[in-house]
Amino acid sequence: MVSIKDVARRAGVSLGTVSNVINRPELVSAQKRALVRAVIEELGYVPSESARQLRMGQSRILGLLVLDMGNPFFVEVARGAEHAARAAGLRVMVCNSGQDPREEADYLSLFVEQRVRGVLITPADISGVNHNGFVNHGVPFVFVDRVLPAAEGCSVSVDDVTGGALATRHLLEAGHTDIAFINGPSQLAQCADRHEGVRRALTEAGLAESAVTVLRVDHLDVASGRDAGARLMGLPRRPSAVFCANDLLALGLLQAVFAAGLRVPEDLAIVGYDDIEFAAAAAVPLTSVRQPAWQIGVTAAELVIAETGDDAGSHSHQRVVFQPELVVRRSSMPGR
Amino acid sequence: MVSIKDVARRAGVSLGTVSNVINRPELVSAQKRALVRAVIEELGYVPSESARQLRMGQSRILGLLVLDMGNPFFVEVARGAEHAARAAGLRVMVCNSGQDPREEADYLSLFVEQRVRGVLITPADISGVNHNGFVNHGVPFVFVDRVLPAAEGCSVSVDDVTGGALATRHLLEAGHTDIAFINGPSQLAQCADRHEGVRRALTEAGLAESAVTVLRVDHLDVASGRDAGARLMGLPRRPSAVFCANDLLALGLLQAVFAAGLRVPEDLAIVGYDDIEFAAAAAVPLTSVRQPAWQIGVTAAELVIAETGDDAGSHSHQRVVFQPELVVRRSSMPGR
DNA sequence: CGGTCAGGCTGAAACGATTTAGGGGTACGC
DNA sequence: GCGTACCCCTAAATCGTTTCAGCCTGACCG
Repeated sequence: MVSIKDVARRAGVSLGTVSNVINRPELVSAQKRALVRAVIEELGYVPSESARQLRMGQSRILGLLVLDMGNPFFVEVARGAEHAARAAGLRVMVCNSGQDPREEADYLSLFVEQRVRGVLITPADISGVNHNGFVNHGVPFVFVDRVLPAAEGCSVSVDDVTGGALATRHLLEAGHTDIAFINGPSQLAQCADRHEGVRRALTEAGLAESAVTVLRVDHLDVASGRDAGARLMGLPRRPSAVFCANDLLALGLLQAVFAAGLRVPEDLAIVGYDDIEFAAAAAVPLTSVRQPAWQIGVTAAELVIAETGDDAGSHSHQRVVFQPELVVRRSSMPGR
Repeated sequence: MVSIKDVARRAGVSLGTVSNVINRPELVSAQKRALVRAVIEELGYVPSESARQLRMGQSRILGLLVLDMGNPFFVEVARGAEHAARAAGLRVMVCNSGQDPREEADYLSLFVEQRVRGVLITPADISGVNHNGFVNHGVPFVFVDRVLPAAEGCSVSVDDVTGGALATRHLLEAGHTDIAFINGPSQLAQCADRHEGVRRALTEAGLAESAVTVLRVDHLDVASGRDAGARLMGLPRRPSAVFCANDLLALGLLQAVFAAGLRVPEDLAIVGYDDIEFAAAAAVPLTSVRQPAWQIGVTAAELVIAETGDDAGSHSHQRVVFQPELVVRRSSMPGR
């Protein structure tokens, strides 16, 4: 593979000059600049990023570790992050932990190996063990979709407690008294918070926490939603409404409900979370709690970029919290 | 950041010994091995991938360039590729061209800068201009979802002509004589091939090519599907069935159809393509042409890995073509 | 005409790893 | 006692960049 040395030799100039043509062309006379550029073109020279990175000490890549690439919500977050990164001349390396803390640790160490400029992470593990190693290495990071004490680092999240309360309040107001909540593992901050929101709405309404049946699933995906749906059908007393911790679960539930021959919302009202694009196109359009996914990605990337920038000295950790919004569609409409 | 030199100094051994402990531990005495490992742990040393890569001349990363990360089909392909890569000790860097040849060129040059081990690409541009640069650099590549003359390189694809024919035949057999085809830009091989399949089915049935109304969209996403749906509603003579070049279009179309107060399949039958997970959960479960997405990703990664392996000399380019499969669901069921 | 200065270029020193030639030991056989 | 073989380790070369100190040249000024 052709290196900068080959270009220099062919053009009859020194290494340094070629490098300057590439990185600081204003330092080179127009004549040599043109000559070198022509040779680069001729030889098809492409600088080696690893050599540059080795010399510079840091890469031009941001690491993004998401819980589930199969969830359009995270795809949208990734898009936002890419957008902001591009504006700063950086790239994003997207990885998928699949909610597995071991995979998470694995990818985080990959990020350190790559000496990424910064990391955006939706933590799979509330314990924070994984992220400790990180702090030691001094890699700037931002927690996405999870609040963090401001002293430790930046975070961008959505108020999931409010989100959970919004959904639950909506179902209570529609007159449902027998509600189920299909939730993921409580290790996930999102799940814990949304559950807390459910409790809060119940308390407000003067109801006991036990008024809601909680079904737990291991993964927040469509298949788990179907499973939970099947379990739901088997309950001695079937609830009249279900709040799902995300839209994938809700879509899976929807399938199970139809398979059982029930109608939505007449026999069962459903509310999801995330408002992914497919929620509106579902068998019965899904009521959902919308999160500004793209905006979350953009903000997180901007924060981590700011932390690595020239004025990093003056950087103080921030905690950005967006507000969720209830989008009511047919799946929870009363009186039909 | 702590380097191998720091570890060597602290452990009182030479650089080479530390390197050997990491890469060829059997060459080092058990005693020093333990010592060095302890120091590595103590200092939190993580090898710099860029330094290693610079020395080794190639990275341990595969580049994957997809048309649209918002399409679950490609997410599944990426998952498959990651699976196969992991088995070979490699990572996958997933990038999104968004069907834009300029973005594509940009990412391909990124791949070369990174000196990736190999590239998997779903080309956005049929002209092949972008991929030429590639061949010159000698980076092994595999075309995904697009056939390639075997002389030029490997490819993994699905027989889209057959797929298009399957869908069309299905609609014809159900008695539809007035069919529309919502297709993407013909620069995309997938779109061109599926269209060819449509033509073939028409010919078989003794119909003229003009029996099918073709609506063209620029992007294969839900929003474009909605737009095309709106256009469809405005046609002087509304067709009784629509074949969409992918499921995202079909889902968007479905929304437009409902918004117009029509029923599926009674007023309009719909067939999609890809059989993404959301197709089964759609407003009306979508009939679709299934492609083995995961398998495509696995195969493509394995091919490119084989090409870069030790026995690369004996490698001859392969062309793997999977067969699609029609999955009939309610959206195209006749007689209801 | 000598001095100063700036512009444009060169050459060499890093960056952090891998790899290889070779150097001390120790054990063994003659 | 000497040669040989083997094991474990060290030291140095190398990968492809960027950057920095310094050199040369010509222009400008006094």
